[in-house]
Amino acid sequence: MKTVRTRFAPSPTGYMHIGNLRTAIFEYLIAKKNNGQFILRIEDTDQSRKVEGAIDFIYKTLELCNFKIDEGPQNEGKYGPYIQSKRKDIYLKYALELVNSGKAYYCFCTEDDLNKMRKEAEEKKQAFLYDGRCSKLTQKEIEEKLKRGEKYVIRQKMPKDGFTIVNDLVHGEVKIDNKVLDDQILIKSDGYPTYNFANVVDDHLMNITHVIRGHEYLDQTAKYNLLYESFGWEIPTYIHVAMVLGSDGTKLSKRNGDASFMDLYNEGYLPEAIVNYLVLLGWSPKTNQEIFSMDELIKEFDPKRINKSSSQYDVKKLNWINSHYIKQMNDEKYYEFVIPFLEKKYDISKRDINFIRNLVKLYKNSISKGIDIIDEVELFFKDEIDLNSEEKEFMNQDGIDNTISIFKKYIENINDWSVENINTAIKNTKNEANVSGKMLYMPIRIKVSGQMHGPELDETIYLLGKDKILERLNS
RNA sequence: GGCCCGUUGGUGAAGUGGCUUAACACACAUGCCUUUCACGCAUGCAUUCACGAGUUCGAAUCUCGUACGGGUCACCA
Repeated sequence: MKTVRTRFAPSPTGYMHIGNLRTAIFEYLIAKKNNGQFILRIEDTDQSRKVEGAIDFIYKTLELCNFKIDEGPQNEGKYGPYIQSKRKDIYLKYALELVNSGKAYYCFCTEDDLNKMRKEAEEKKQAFLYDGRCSKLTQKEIEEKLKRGEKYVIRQKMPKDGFTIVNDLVHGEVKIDNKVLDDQILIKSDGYPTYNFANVVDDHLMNITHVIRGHEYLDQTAKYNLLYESFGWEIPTYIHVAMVLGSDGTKLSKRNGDASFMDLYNEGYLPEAIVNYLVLLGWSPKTNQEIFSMDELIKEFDPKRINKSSSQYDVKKLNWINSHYIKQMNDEKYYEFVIPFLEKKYDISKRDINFIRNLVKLYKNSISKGIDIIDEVELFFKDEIDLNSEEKEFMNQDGIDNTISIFKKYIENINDWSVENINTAIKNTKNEANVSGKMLYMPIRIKVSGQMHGPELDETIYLLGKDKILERLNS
């Protein structure tokens, strides 16, 4: 049996949204499930869209997601190069082979010619199809034009009738009428291949067995199959996956910031959580399991269970999965994860490391992503506390001032600053002020933290420190 | 406009002709726990699978039609 090989083939734009990543995940899982290889190929046949550093960016992203790239531009295997612009000469050879066998032809039409044809089609309200006029050129005419140095492209010659069957693992058989197939360009006038042509040639040359791609390519696949047939090559298994839509049900766009993997990562979503979430978007396992390690995914993934319809990206579920992964971390790992976010806003270089450790631990169960820590710990870093109207109203009730001043007295008397002694102070306040429950804890909480909600009061007071507490009790 | 794909709750979805009075999870609501929020726990949340016909003893599941949504029709990928 043939070794399973899949490929992730992005354009080097320096940006990866969630939909692209999900495709990569599916490709990776199919390869690894079958003990196969996962290949990275850079599709940069459009020279105008190249972005510097994009390849590093792609490697970084895949590395963060813990994907092992078996072959790619930075770790070439025996099918290189893995960057299409470096393979330029290969494609022309194959295109000419097709010309010789009558499956493709030179076309000398200029952009103006084409625009004219396109306009006519538009007026007739028809889909634009190149009329194939250059396929009628005689050998002599072609040679003369070539000799004169006229610019040309090479187009694939489509059959005029019949239909082409496309087999897709999730969609089944799709019949495409050959009449709607355009004599697509294989080689552009700058000598570079088009995406569609380079794709077919490279997938064959690199022995790719499974092609996973967006369902917007489904229509094009007939042309691919015709190409494979013309060459006498084996057609790969196709899997066309539906789109990932934004939370509003519309297409993800670059403007939609949270649709980008890097943006999510920078907000403190863990790559394994993102991968876990994305694999569940458009795919479901046989069981009810929702949290998957990479090894489990490799074991469980079955491409036949990929959904046909598109799905919406839902941050809330991502939050849930991410918080699950955060809770699972051990304290050391969690600390290292959360500190960079803390440092984005607060200068903690002069703070006691144990203070920071305990502080951050207090919130381990309540943050759903790294960046949440910033707002959560604010009360420990700001000097002034502002009360909102609800809090002020609470503090205006009878007896509150009395409770506070009694509490202050006990706090002042603490010599050994410990959680235990703080609790004793609270207990003493309860007895002396003769208040309990909410009327006891809430005034203290609001006075020392400026908030009605927060983590354990004793821990909070302990971490704030005696000086800070007294300062706030006095204000 | 032609062609292609899709349509189960707010979201992800299970379901492949009778074990479905449609799983499970997120979200939401309520209750319990708790000094508060969160965590955790418990309960509730689609009389119905876009709609209409048909096939069948029986349909979310099969067929056809309609509607709606998306995709595609580049010397972009």
